[in-house]
Amino acid sequence: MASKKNLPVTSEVTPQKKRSATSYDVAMLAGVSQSAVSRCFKPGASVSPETRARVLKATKELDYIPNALARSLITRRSNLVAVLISNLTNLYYPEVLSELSKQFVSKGMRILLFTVPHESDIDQTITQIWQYQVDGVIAATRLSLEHVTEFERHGIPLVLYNRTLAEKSVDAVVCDQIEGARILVSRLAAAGHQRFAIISGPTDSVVGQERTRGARERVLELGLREPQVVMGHYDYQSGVNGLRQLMKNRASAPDAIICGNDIMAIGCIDAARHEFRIDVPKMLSVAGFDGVEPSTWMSHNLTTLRQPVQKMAQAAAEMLLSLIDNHTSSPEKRVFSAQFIEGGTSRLDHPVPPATKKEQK
Amino acid sequence: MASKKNLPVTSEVTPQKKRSATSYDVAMLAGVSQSAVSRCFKPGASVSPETRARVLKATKELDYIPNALARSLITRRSNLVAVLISNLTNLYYPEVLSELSKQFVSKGMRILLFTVPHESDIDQTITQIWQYQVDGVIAATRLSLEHVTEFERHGIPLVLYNRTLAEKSVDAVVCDQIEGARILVSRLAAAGHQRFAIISGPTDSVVGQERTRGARERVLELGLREPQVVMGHYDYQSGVNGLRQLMKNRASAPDAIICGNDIMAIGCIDAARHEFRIDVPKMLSVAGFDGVEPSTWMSHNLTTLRQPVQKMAQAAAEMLLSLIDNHTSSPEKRVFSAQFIEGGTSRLDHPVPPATKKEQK
DNA sequence: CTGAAAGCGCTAACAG
DNA sequence: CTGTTAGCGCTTTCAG
Repeated sequence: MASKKNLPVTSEVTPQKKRSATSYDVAMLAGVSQSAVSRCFKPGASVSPETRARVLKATKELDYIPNALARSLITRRSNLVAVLISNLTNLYYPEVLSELSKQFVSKGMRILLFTVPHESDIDQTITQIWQYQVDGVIAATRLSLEHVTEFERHGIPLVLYNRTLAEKSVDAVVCDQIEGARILVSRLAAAGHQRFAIISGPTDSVVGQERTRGARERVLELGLREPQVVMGHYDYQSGVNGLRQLMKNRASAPDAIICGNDIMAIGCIDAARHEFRIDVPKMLSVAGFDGVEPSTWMSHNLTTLRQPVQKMAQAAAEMLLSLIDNHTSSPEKRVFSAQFIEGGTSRLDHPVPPATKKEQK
Repeated sequence: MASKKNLPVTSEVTPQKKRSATSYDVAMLAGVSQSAVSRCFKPGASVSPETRARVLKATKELDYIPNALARSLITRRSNLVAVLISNLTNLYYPEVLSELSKQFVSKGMRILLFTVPHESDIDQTITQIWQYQVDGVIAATRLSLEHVTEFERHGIPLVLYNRTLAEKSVDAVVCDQIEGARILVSRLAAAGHQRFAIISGPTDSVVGQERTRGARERVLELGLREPQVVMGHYDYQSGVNGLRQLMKNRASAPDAIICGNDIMAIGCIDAARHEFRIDVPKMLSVAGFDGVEPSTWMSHNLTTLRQPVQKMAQAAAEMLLSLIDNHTSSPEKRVFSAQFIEGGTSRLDHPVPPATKKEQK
């Protein structure tokens, strides 16, 4: 019987040339069948100790590593999850990504990263996802109904991170932005603030819209002046510009500014202090959302609503994995509450009686 | 001739059940051979317009997407690159990752993300890399000689990001930390600073060590006092603690502190201002490294050495791709210079004559 | 417990 | 330009 092939048989004349060893080579060397080798790498398989020993020895010798791609082809499990993230420079996302990575790695899955530069690029990005046969997807980007249904059609489990769909129930983990915004306004109002303003996130950010809406509604509920809203883009400069705009008319200047995220709040505070010489929080209260690391720095010590990123990421990973394992599909939404962080950029106690003017302590 | 198989032939009784269409199904429906379908998805292939049209039609109808995994199996190109990153919370890395992602996506490659929680976990992380048959690796983590040679043995192109190996020349893109540190010290010394101190990065960070070494050597070269060095871990708190330690002995307190990165510098400044009531930069100059976004904020406006992250990431991606395409292996190291940012946390002009004491302006 | 055989979905010669 | 024919490296029945 002629040998199956006339391969190089990993001769030692080619020390560092490519073409790594296959299970076949290992089988050859170990004098067992190729399927025996395969079994040695499958957790619950039944292999005799001696066979296993021989295989392991050959494996060492040939530097054999199973080819995950080939395996995926037949098992229909790639152990790959796609993570869709819009903007890693958003400071909030790296934390999420890091946490997700940790979670998935501990479950033996790898992350295929998809950063979406512009919302318009998302379509082709999504096509890429199919190609790689990922087992599931975590999306922290804006997704349209079409996109979501497409995932469904392809039978790919999907969990949205901090996003939901108005038109359809989807698996998602979110943080209750409205609740957070309402708490924030309530606390500020209780401390006597009367003239609210909002530096909002961009219109295409659902999270941002919710924060703005929640805050605005609560302000109105409390019978206070309609808050002035200026739009930002979640970046530092937006906070700076936002304040400038709000300060154009000094007469109606706000005494409390709610910003769509921490970074804008920081920009706003910096502009207030360095450009307008406004004392925060004495003359002006500023608050943000997210609780990113810089918000905790002494220089800012921001009043904010911290999102439980770790818990949320963990929940997202859990949900996705359970979806992957048992394709049960009754969408679940897990809602977390943000944690109110008092910080030091808002006056929260000692409401000053509006009628009286007291300056001394 | 009996038909090749008795497949479900994508009957319409299973609307959203799994098992997506294969090139075979498409071929069937289009009435062409399976290889014809394959050709339609290969850029430079020769297919008649009508064949292509029929295939495309069938493709649409069946929602066909080529399986990248199966393709990789035979082409030996996965179009996957592994990116190894230690610590996404380092603020500097998200920027790098984002840039790398942009670069690779534009070249049709996807990023498989490997975050390494602890240095000890790196071994198994690396094994994972082999399994996925990545075309190349970008490592922004500490790698031992063994690891690097292992990559070489497996014939996987590797580019180090901001790292090199003492024992061996490797493809790498780095930023000249020593040069940067020397410039920094020179500028500070020229402005009359005499008592330098360093809050260094962790000992296992080569970059950190170089920054410290470069600074220290230059200080000594200039005939100044041996700088006190305290160790940090690249985080905010390390900057705070660092300053506390340096202030223990007020008599020999430094007048210039060089921090291993921006975040520690910010911590240091915040501690100086808020805890010690030290005026930065009037009484104390503080500088950092990296030029991360928060360093540009008005509240800090840090004196720092900005790394050209974009250029570096671009270079790294380029190098890796060229390594992947033509396995030429004469290691190249691309060294970039950091850009000195004056900022406002260091006194850089008006050197105060050391003998005289003047306080008024 | 083990080997043989049949593919997973795709690409790549090779004849027509 | 097109179909046929081999596999890529692995898992998985199915008989022994």
